[in-house]
Amino acid sequence: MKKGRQVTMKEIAKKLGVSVSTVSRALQDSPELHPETKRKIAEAAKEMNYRPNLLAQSLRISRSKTLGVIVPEITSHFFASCISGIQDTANTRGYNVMICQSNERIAQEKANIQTLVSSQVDGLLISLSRETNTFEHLNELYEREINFVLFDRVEENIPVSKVTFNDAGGAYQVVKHLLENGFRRIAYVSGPEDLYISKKRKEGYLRALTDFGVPEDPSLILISDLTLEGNLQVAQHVLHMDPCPEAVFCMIDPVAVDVLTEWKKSVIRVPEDIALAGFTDNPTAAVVEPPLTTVAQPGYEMGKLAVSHLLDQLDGQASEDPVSIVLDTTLVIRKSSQHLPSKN
Amino acid sequence: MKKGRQVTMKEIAKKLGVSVSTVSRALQDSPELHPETKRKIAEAAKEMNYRPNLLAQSLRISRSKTLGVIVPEITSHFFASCISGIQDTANTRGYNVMICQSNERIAQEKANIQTLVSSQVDGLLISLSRETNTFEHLNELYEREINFVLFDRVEENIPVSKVTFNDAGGAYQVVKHLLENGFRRIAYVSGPEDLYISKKRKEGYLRALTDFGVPEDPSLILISDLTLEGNLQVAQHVLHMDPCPEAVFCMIDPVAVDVLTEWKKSVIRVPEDIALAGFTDNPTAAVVEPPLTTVAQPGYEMGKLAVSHLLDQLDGQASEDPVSIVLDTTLVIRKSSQHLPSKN
DNA sequence: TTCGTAATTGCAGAGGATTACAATTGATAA
DNA sequence: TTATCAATTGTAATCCTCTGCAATTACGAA
Repeated sequence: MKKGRQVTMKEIAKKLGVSVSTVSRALQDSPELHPETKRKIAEAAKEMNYRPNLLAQSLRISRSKTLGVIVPEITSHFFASCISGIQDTANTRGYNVMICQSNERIAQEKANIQTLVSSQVDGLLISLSRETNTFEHLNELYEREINFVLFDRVEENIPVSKVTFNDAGGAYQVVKHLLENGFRRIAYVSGPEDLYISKKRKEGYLRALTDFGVPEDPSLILISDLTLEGNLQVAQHVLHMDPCPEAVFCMIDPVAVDVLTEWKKSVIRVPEDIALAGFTDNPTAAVVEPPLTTVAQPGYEMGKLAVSHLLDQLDGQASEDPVSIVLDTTLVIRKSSQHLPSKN
Repeated sequence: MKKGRQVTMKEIAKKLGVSVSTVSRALQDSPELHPETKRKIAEAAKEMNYRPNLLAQSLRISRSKTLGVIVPEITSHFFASCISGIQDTANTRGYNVMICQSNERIAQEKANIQTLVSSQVDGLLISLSRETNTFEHLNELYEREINFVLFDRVEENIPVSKVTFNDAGGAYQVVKHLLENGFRRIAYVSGPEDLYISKKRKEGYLRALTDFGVPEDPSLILISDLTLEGNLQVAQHVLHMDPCPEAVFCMIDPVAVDVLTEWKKSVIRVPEDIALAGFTDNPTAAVVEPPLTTVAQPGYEMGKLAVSHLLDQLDGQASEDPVSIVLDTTLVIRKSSQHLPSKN
């Protein structure tokens, strides 16, 4: 397979004995061209299977009609949903999308930004890596006046638009639900403490406790590094706590699933001995046994909204001032939080 | 946020009083330039935060160093894994990736191809949509001498390289496992019959039966359209079959999971009353109750291999002749196929 | 001193498309 | 008949970078 040559406007022009600019205008359906000329050119273009060279076009008009997306990892169902929403919306608005994953590393995140900027994307959608705790690279983007929007994993002190979930609210919802089911000793399994969502969800957890008059107990706040090992450690730790918590709220579903799996090897039963809840509503949450109570956050919608806002910004349809869009989450009650023995 | 202007070579040239071509050569570390000149230019470039304009570069050298990827849907864990493998490998080899999803529709697939070709990608990696049963768009690519590689969902009659799993072999593995566990009446739940994987996995299923001297029974071959409804219909159908199959092998995990969930509402128990197996080893397979026996197909590896081959082709390192790379699958035995009552 | 050669650097065209401006044509009005 | 204007098309510059070739400079050799 040799490299195929593309038909260019020049070739159409030569074939028809007109100038390249005429071809250009014809293909743009310019009103100042003779209809018959336009017709002939359109015909020839079709026949020769002409396709505009987007690179040349972008270079000329200084707009690539391409957006860059950086997510921590594509294989996460949540981020895949975001990407899906971004793609669909961007495409219908005439934009392409280049996707990168940071693999949760700040170095990769920076490299991705460089590449995408070099590729002349018109704007960026970024969800920060787990490692990202310094923000010069984002400030640089801001100073270079490159449009970008942060979503889900954001940093609040960057003066750009952000789309997030009401993480605190979602955590509040689920902890409130646990409290209403009669649980009092509720543990919170957090991720690394500097993560945006760790903080926000802890906020909601604490607020719910306060609202229900349950005193905060630091020993009930556990931290996992979100690896399988970390999650299993937490699971073991809970088993050996005395007194054992009545319910455990995990910051994200995968932690809850790992914990649940580990507990199954012991005598502890969910929800009979201990209730469990997660956050995200991953596909796995619905199918584990017992099904996991969790908080649904529609990634597709988030992607859609983030990209819509970015495009509005690019089109000048959105205000110059950064806005913060906060999406609501939905509590999904399943069996893992239903205290059957004492209730039925 | 106004649109930021990028530093160009022209500006570096002006600042240093040299020509643009000198700057260009300096940044390429050309040996014919005076070292001191190179040093000064490199310094200025760094100071001015120069980034090459990849669009202009690509236009000039007629290579975009970008690959296009088309998958049926990004939110599928398997395809997300493929993408991840593609990304990582492409990046380390200096290529960017543009990802599109066809949403399982052929029209979208065609549109994606158009866009990516217009964007001057150097090559394409395509996994066909469920709807794709005509192939002119692929033949056109071939005739236009555009490099592309098909993966996972391929069409055999296109003369390009393909990367697939040994689908028939994987199905054989799992059905053989069921047969060895003593099951004889084994049903196969297929997807739409013109799907590549439907055919291949059926092949393996039938071959295993033959090898074990079990006659083929057409009533044991069921077809789902792979929607939730379709899967539930199949689940119900199996419940009402008389005699009931002893084991059910589903073409893909999601079908098995849906079927399992539906059966849980009935009196039927897995694996006590009926064994169940899937294919793909989705994350859900490991966490359902009982855990699902399935066939693991490493998507990350597939992506890696597919893109490696494409890049070798682009670099002229691979032969011109299309090759067919077949990856082996791994049988993952879990509880859903363990006939506990009769065995223990 | 003069010439040849090597070392450096600049000029200009190309890659494909867009667009302000100029040029051509034909027709209408005076 | 000629000036004028509209309609149509072409010319050339531009976007940014790369690169073949020409030009310049300097230096040692004759």
